[in-house]
Amino acid sequence: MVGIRDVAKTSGSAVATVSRYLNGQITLRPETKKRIDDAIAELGYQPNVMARRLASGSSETLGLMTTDIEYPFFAAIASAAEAEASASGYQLAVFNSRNSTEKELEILHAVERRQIDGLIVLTNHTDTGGLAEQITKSGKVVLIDEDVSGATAPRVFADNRHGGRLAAECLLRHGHTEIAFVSGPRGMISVEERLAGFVERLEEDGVELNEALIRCGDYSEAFGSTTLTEMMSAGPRPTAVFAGADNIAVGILKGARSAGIGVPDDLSLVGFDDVSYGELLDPPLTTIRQDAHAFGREGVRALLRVLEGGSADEIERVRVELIERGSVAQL
Amino acid sequence: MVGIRDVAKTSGSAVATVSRYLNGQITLRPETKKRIDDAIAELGYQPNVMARRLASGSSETLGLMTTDIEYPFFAAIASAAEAEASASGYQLAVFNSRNSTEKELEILHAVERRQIDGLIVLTNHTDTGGLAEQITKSGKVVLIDEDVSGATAPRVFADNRHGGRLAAECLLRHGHTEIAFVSGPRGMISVEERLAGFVERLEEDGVELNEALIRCGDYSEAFGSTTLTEMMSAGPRPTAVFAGADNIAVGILKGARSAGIGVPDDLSLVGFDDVSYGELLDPPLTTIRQDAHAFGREGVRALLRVLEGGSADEIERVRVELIERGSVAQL
DNA sequence: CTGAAAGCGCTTACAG
DNA sequence: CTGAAAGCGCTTACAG
Repeated sequence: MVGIRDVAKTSGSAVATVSRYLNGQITLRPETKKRIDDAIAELGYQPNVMARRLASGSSETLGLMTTDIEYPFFAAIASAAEAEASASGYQLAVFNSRNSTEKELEILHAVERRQIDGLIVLTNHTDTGGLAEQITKSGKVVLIDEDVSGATAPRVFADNRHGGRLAAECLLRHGHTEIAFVSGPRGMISVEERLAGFVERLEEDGVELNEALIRCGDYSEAFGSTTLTEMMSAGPRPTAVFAGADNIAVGILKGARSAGIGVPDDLSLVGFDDVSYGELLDPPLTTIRQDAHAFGREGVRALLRVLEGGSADEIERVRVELIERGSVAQL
Repeated sequence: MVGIRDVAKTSGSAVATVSRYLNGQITLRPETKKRIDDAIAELGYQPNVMARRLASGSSETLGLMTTDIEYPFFAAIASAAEAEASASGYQLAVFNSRNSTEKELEILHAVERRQIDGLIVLTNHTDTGGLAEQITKSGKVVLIDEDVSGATAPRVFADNRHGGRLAAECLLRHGHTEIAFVSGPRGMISVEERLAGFVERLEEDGVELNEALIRCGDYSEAFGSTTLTEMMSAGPRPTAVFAGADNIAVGILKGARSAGIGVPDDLSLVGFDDVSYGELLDPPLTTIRQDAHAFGREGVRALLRVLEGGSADEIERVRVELIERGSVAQL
């Protein structure tokens, strides 16, 4: 193994000089620089990253925890997070929690063990048993997309309330007043805020959301599918649905297809997220776009800021917008 | 900072004992075990992973390089790779090459710098300028999905030839003989093998593939779209297309839609990959499924094997299967 | 099992 | 800039 002392020896300079030069903490005069560069080339020296990490106290690694990186929205976040981390000299390690609190706690432990410098956390449930304490204690976490209530950490959320308003506006504009809201579990910030904005905008036009048409279950295709079937067989029947996520919307689409209900002719549909395949659906899905890349990018930036001692109670909002395609029809 | 020597001191045992106990290299008698466990709990000791890594010479990290982890097929690979790595005590770092050879070489360098123990490489081009040498030199790489010719490394590929045969069989069974092949660049193993199997099966039924209907460009939606438009305006017109990837198939679908060509009524279509949204398309896409999870899982296993000194010229094939949905019609 | 210590290969004060 | 060295917190022979 050729180490930094070998470079120092053959270049005739000090270990400290070589180290500082390689880390850009010093500017050498040309001759010294050349001697060191030559020695590095001659010896084929490669700095040992692990040694640097131990000595400097940084793992040069950031973590990203999602339920499963395979989901398109999370994959897009990971891609942007990797780019941003890499631009700042960090590598990105990904962790799948499979929506298990136990696994989440285990992943959070990686911070304490110095396996990663900090962690971007994306949870998908309200029952957080101990998560909040761990997060606050570590001080090296940022929360994105969903909240862990009670935790002290910077947050990057979508502008959910505005998204709810946009969905309501679109449906109202097309003449709908009998509207269902199908979404994930009550208590999640994405559900509550979107619903609040939705109701708020509806009420501005004097439209009341029927309690029986608020269906909160979980963020899954299956839930969308079964809920649609239920809703269309028992009254009151809506003329439009606002789905809290595109995968729920897909479930609704499938359920409608098998029930012989035409979208958008018999039922209008607005989703949330704007996953990549939304425009390929039949009909192409009208939806509220969240900028997944912004979550990844801003998540990493917020994490880097808090690691440098920045404030932990920032809350940033990622903008949303209405993408009109073909799943909403005039009533 | 509480270190292992503090645990040794308060538990009244030796540093070596604590270390070996924590790493499971030793079984202690109950009293000793309890004293150490108590000390760890009392002090809130957390082993410093970076120190362990330096001393033991393993970064406990595996890398996965794709052009962009955001693509569904790669995201699925990453998910399975993370699960498999995690089960073996490794973390998974992801790297996006953006299809740049320069970036690929930089990522490969992480192995030399001991930043990662090994790397799973997924490239997407034939021009490999220097990649093969780097890979062979490192000896800590496995190639998945696509080849880097000339490199010495274990490989995990799809059974592309068989996939080509399955596609041909499906189309022949539906009476098609004027068939186009639209795929990525010539020279890529996925293209050549799929084409070879396709042609082979066609010829078994006495069907000749028209040279003018072999269109190799790149693995993109745009290429599928423009190629379809070209092909349908100039003769000879095919009655079916075998697309080398689902994203190309999506491009063909879009192109057909805007040209007023009905799929499958006017044109049958078979894809390759089976990305998650294939069944949501209109019509649902008939395709050759590659098991993305198998790539991730087997890639990690092959990497772990080669890191333990295993042979570097294994080549493993991931099975493929025909998924019949709605994009192929009887002629 | 214990105890004392070398070693992993860096970074970083420190005195010059 | 140099030189010599402590320190990061582990693992791992080694002698007992």
